[in-house]
Amino acid sequence: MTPASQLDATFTALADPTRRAILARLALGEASVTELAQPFAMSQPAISKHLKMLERAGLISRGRDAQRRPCRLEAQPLAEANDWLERYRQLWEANFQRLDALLDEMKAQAKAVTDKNQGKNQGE
Amino acid sequence: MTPASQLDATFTALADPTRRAILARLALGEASVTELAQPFAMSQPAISKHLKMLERAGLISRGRDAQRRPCRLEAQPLAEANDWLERYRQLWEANFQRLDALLDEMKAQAKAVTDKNQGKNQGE
DNA sequence: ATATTATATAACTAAATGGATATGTTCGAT
DNA sequence: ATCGAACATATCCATTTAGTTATATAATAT
Repeated sequence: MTPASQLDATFTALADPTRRAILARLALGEASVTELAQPFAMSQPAISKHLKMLERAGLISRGRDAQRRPCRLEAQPLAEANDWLERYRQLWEANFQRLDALLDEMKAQAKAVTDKNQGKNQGE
Repeated sequence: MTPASQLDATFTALADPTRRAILARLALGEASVTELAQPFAMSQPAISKHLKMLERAGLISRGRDAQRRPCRLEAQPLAEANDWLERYRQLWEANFQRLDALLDEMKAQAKAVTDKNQGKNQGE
């Protein structure tokens, strides 16, 4: 799987609130399909489909315990999604800082104009 | 917009490689629609649709400069997605540590059995 | 006024998603 | 051998997505 398509699959998986809840639950430890389904007002096959998507995306893997198919988190792809966001967060913050700096500059200039026109500082 | 559906929209937006590339480009600063479209082998309306999704998800906003509609990043929803992942990363890592601890324990036990059976330590 | 540039909207298509119900399959229990 | 539990698969449906081409709108340039 190409890195891009891995990210596609990971973010697609994260786009559904049911799947995010399942992942959140699995962050606490393994769970069977029935256990995972229990909180949701949704049929068991619907949950199985979500789990299949999560498995194809590599976000979970499954074992075997009698009839149970315990699911567990696979953290790697999630870490990559996290990395993607982290990598750009720096730039977004830098952008924010530039914007902040610009606003400060505009504000200072406006104030300077006011001061000049009025000959005194009336605050803001 | 509920926090969950904001995350839905954000992760849905991030699930497409074209949109991720657009966001990556915008992390460097504002850009017009044409500029954003230029790297892609895709029609202009296709890009406009991607931008519309990004805008509806609150990930970008648009200004006006003559005929241009410059797009700029809105970092807030991305920060929330980042937070979601960060929040669970801790737990995933904790899981890893538990797994490591378990493996260490099993290995130690296996070694103890070996030692007991053979009366000496042959290493591993 | 008209032509050009930049962008948006409409209408259409194919494929993917998210759900349902119905039916298989697998494995332990009786 | 059969029953029940846990889970998967099949089929169906409505909606969304991602792209297309064709056309409309908005603002500038001539």
